[in-house]
Amino acid sequence: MSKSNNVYKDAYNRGLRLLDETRSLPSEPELGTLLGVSRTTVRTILARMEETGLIDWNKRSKTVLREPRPDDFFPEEETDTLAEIIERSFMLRLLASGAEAGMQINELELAREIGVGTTSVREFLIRFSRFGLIEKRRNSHWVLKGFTRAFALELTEIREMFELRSAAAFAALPEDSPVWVDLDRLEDEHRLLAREIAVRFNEFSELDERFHRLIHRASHNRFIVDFYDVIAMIFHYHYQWNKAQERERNEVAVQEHLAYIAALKSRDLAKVDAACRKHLKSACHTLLTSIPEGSQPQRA
Amino acid sequence: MSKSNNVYKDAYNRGLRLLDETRSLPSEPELGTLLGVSRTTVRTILARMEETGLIDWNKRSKTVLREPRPDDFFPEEETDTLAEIIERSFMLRLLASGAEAGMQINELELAREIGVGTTSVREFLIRFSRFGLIEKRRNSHWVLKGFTRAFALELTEIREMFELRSAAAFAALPEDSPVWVDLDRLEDEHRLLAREIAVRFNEFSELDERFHRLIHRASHNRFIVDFYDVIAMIFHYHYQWNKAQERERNEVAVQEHLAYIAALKSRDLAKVDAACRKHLKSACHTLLTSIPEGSQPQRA
DNA sequence: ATAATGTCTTTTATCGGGAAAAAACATTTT
DNA sequence: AAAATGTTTTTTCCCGATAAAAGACATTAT
Repeated sequence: MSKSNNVYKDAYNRGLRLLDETRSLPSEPELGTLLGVSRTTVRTILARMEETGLIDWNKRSKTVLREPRPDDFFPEEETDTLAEIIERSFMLRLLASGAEAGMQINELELAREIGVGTTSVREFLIRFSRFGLIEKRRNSHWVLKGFTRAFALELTEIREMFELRSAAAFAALPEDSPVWVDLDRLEDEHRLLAREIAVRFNEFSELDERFHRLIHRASHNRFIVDFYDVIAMIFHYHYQWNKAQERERNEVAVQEHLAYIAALKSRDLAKVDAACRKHLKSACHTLLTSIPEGSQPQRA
Repeated sequence: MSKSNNVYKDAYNRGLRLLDETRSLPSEPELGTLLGVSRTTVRTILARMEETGLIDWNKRSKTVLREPRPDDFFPEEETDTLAEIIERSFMLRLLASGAEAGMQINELELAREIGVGTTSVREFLIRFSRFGLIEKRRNSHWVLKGFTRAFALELTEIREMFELRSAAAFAALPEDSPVWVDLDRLEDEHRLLAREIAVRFNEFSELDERFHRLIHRASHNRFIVDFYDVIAMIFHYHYQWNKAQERERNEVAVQEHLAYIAALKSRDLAKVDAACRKHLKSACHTLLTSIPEGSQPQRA
């Protein structure tokens, strides 16, 4: 079967949302930029839209004929990339079952279980290895290092180093830097979320990532910026996994962010340092509570 | 052709060196541990050794019949892993020709040029991406970020953070920790090298890596330890590329290492900090001199 | 002449297959 | 019975092939 057409399906679904906004669609290159795909894919999309009677397509004219119905959309699960599918399966295994540290990972078994080729699994494992949770034995299998306390502490140590430095760099940015506008906008979003925290608490995770990424970017260091991928991945699954006191935790975190933002705006380095440390400390604490006590650091 | 038998060839060559030491060889499992390969490979090796009249092999008895000759060895280039071959080709391209930042990398072209399959090139690029020199455009090509001044500075920034912290952790290690013995041994090697620097200056690079890795290990943080891979890779190619004043540079570095070692032994954190900073500063300076002035940081 | 569309080519993503190497199991030797 | 050797199975590594997607070139419309 070679390659799935998830790029097309995902772009098609997003394309459907453009239909009810205007009575006719823009040019092919424009649609390409809008959807983030090549013109080849745009044309495949348009062809199907015509086929299903959504639009009338003749060269430059692309007239919308009707509103898209729910059944016009491709099912969500068909729009995921293979990498996403594999990652989800893998993380489920890692977090759910008794994934002991030291356990060996079998490419073939994983591939069969998920129903994909070994190449994709191999590529995933290589990409995933930078998160520090698995390790390769030279021309042999992969070894699971486990989502342990030690891991969480090591991750936090680096995160603190990087974020303190980034935050300091952020606070030192000139008045006219565009980041202050971004920060203001984020502050507003935080206030809004704080007000409606009772019902919208699950929206925090996304806001959290945007906020921290903005700060890390101020470091102007690719290694710091890239390291946030590790944190984001861990917290992404952590949020999905540990739902205990989610509302309370997020409520606290939002307030910490607001204090952190205020500190940044004050440009007082001592305040920034304190606010950052405080927030990271509670983030680390939350992370630690979701790790089973049994997971102890292993010896090499 | 599928998979090359470089593991066997490399282990065979190393196995030849065991022949002149003893009149008979140990058991198969023992040989496996010694050479770091499976028993399957050991048996392939023994089979060939018998075939070429090097040993007489009958079950447990493996008697050495003659000393290995130069032509018994497999050629060096056949013992490299594909990953090594690809990395070398790629780095040569990156450092040699006008590898402009922003240039796009073509998997197919690279594979054809090196004479390997695309899968291996893809896997290499994924592994290599963590060094921060290339970047992937979602379902499209890779982009070269370039070996620029900005890269060297960002690398150095992280290196300094990590090494200062590791060095401090090192100095705080208890008297009976085995690292002090390792450090003593390294100090001896440094003194020896210092005495014969005129002829052995090219042996410094290997000693340098061992020294810094020892220090980084004291951090007990996988992200810090793993980051040294980035530094090691960069300096490995840097040493091969920039031969200007190699002797002088290494002579200075050896002395800096000795001062650094003395500081660690004194356990005086201020001294450690100063010695570490001084050494890293000159290492960074050396690295910068090998980067062409034209390579300026690019805007996204 | 610029920017779109139409068509063709190249590259990426993924699979299945096969040889090398590892690992597991069975049998023999000390 | 512990550890080696002999044999078989499984897994990893890597290639070539193919569909999806991107990109390049040619043509047409404003």
